[in-house]
Amino acid sequence: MSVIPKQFINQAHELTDLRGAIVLPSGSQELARLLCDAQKEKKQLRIKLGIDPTNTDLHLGHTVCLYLLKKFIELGHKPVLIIGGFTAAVGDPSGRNEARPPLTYEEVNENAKTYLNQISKILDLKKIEIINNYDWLSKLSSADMVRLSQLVTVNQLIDKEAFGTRIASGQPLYLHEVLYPMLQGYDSVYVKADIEIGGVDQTYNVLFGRRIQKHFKQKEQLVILLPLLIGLDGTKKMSKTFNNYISLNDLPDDVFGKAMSMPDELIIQYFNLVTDLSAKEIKDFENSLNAGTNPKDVKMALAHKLVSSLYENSVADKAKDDFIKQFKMNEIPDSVSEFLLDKSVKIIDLMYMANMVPSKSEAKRLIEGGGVKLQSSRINNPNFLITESHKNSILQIGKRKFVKIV
RNA sequence: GGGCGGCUGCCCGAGUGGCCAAAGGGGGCGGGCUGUAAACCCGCUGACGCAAGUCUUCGCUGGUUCGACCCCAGCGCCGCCCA
Repeated sequence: MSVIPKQFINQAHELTDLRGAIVLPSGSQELARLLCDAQKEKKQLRIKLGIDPTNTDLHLGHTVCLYLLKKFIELGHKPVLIIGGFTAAVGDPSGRNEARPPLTYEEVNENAKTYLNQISKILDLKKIEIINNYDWLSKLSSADMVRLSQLVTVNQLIDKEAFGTRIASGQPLYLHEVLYPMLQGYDSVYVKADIEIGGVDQTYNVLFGRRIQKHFKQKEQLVILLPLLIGLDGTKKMSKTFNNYISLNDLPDDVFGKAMSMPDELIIQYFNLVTDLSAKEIKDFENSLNAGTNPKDVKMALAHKLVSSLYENSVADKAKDDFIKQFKMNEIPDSVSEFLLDKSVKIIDLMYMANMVPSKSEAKRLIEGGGVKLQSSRINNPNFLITESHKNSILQIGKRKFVKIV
């Protein structure tokens, strides 16, 4: 084996090691070689990423892989985005201790549209190949399926932790769930992937692609496993169920505000995983933190970056201004949602009607707990009447919720 | 198929006839302090109602009782043991 030029070693290192990613089978030097060979042969590497459109709302945690793809695009390679039109309906059993309720193909298609829409905020869709695995997986014959199944032993499947646990605990494990890794592994063959990227929770599935490629006498893909993004609470992975996420659909001020609320320890990780800054730029931030810069200022840079990647740069500037106004100077942000007042109502009713609280009881609690202000003065009476005279006033609930009465 | 144990609010978990919307903890929310961080302190944490109070909630369905989360019966699910 020839020596790999330093340039490629560095590229591979920045792509994977700095992100905390794992490269299988044997580490980032393997990737360096692949990058080097590709350049020698003037060939674009095909980088597979499979996504299953199982819901409608993406959050930052889902973008970790997208940012890596972006880096590969910069290096001139070809991301192949596989929409799991078929596999989503099957349901990935990874990390689940119960079967996923099945989705219809119609639901999956609907979701897929919103996914692409959101993904386009981060990646230029024109630079990637987008295909739907329904197109080929739905055409496999039962003979094909049986032949593919011959690559899998039940023993191997039971080895997989999620399956083993379910079997051991007497939870139902359906046959179709077991087929999932096989189907998505076949995708790798179909798209001739050189590399597949996925979250560490996808380890089993992604490695399965190698096995199937081998069977089809294809060069086995290199596997890059990215760490899961820790959520805003600083402890659990980002997820809707833990309510520690930033949605790609969040409003600019919310993205900024939520980002500012994350623990300091997360800052660098976020730069690494969910921004497209260069390794050098990130290193500069890290050095500056170590040198004693107030983490708040670095976090602001991060928050700004996150907003600007989802919206225009000017929007991010404004989100930052709003934030500073709101929390430094204790002023009210410029852009707040409005509530149309057509007759006098009690404040708790207004809060409920404006969807700021889930129930009137909650509104009452908030008021009694001192969390509600009208034009900056605290309201203590849940029965306070909002009338015509309050038009153009700002109602504030907690630190971050505002409504303008119009 | 048999025996035993369990199923309580977002989660864990106490309760074992009225004083139970249900202890305690976690989480969450609000307030204070701050950098909307961490740490710490305080408050709140089923719904409706101005309130008195009413309604829903302790696996499900019926029953006993003036009254049940608590007693009885049947069912369902989970765990351990036996076949």
